[in-house]
Amino acid sequence: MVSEVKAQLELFFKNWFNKDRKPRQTGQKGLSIIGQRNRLQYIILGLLNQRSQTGYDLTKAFDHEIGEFWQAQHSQIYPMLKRMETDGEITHQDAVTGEKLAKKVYQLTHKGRQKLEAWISEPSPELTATKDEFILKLYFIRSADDPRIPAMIHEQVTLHQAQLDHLHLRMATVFPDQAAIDAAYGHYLILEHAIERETQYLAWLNRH
Amino acid sequence: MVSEVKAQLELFFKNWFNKDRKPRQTGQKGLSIIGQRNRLQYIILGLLNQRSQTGYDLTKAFDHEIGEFWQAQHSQIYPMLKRMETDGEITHQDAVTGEKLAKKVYQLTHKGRQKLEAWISEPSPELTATKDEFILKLYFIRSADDPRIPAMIHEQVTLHQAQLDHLHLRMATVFPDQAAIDAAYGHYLILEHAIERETQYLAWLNRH
DNA sequence: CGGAACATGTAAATAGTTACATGATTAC
DNA sequence: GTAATCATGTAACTATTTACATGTTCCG
Repeated sequence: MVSEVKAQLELFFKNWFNKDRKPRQTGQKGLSIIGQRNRLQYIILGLLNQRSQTGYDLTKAFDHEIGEFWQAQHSQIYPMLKRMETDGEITHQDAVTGEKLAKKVYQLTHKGRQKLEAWISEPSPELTATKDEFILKLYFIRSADDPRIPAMIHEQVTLHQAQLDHLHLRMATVFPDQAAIDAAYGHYLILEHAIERETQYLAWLNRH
Repeated sequence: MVSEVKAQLELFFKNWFNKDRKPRQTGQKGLSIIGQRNRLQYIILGLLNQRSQTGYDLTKAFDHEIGEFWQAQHSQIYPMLKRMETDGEITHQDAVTGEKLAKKVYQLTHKGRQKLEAWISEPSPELTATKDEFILKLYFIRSADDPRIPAMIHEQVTLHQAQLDHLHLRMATVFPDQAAIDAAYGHYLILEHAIERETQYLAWLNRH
């Protein structure tokens, strides 16, 4: 019975799942060009579409704005910017802060904007696994009355409560009124979503 | 934001946080030995602690049992098993299915079991970002009345409803009574958690 | 006898993390 | 003047994915 539904699901997703996978070039001299999905480039495109900014600014965005839903370090971002500029999706202007602190302000090209729109318009049929180390540890503790469980739960409550407090504070700060919400609706949505997710997580924790 | 909370928590978990990170060997001939966390090995230890099994069995476990919270392909698992055996954390017996289909049944060593217990007992202070491509796309659509939104939401409702149905079915199948729950409490917990997570996600989707 | 599932590996690439490195500016 | 933050990069590694590769067993 389980396998039936699983088969159903696989049928449902299969069309999307192997979607824009590039076929490996066999034979000949050229090395095979395959690829993981490289979602980072699209996220960078999306961020640059909101406003032109530097690699440093982008790095911060992965902490503040969208850190709940994607993360990247500057050591991944700078090379990616270079690559995207080579590919003609973005360009940059040199700017200077103060007397001589050089920085590069990146912006979308027409090609980049098209690529972003294409990405947004294509389906998102992937349920990415949420890598949750704590949940896995619980899973490996088979017994319901293992003496370690209370302390582990309590640690997670502290962690997620801190996170939730932080999110609430940000919501109140960034979106004090309807006008602010309308001005950055996408940001509002993901913040709301993050808050509800943490709230549910905490409720579940507190029940155990 | 995640890093802000992490900074807070580093105060609490200072001793643990950078725990078993090997210092880079500077100078001399030796190449530097650093490392990411390698959680996969712990998960394999946890799975093998439940019962001895083959790499193939482990691969399936990442689909069925714990796929919501971690994923790994067989091409990652087989080399890891080899490495863990070299490290003395697991051993294997050769077995044969039918006439000559060779397989390797892995099991924990004492060292492996100790390593597993140590991992479970140490804190889990990391809030891993949930990589959600759909949420990011919503974020990049700044306008609340972009014409693409309804179809995007509908697609996600279909996706998450299918997932939720599947989880409910698995819950009913695997845990028909309290005895079954007691026998695999950890499994019950993570299934319950996954169901609640999907339920909340769907509720949020349906509100928009 | 044919296709799905069992079973195990390697090859080749990309993705992502941690550390190394350097220098300028701002705010106290 | 000093510490935090601004700003950009590279080096070296580990993690993860996709594809290549092969053979067996079970079930209908």
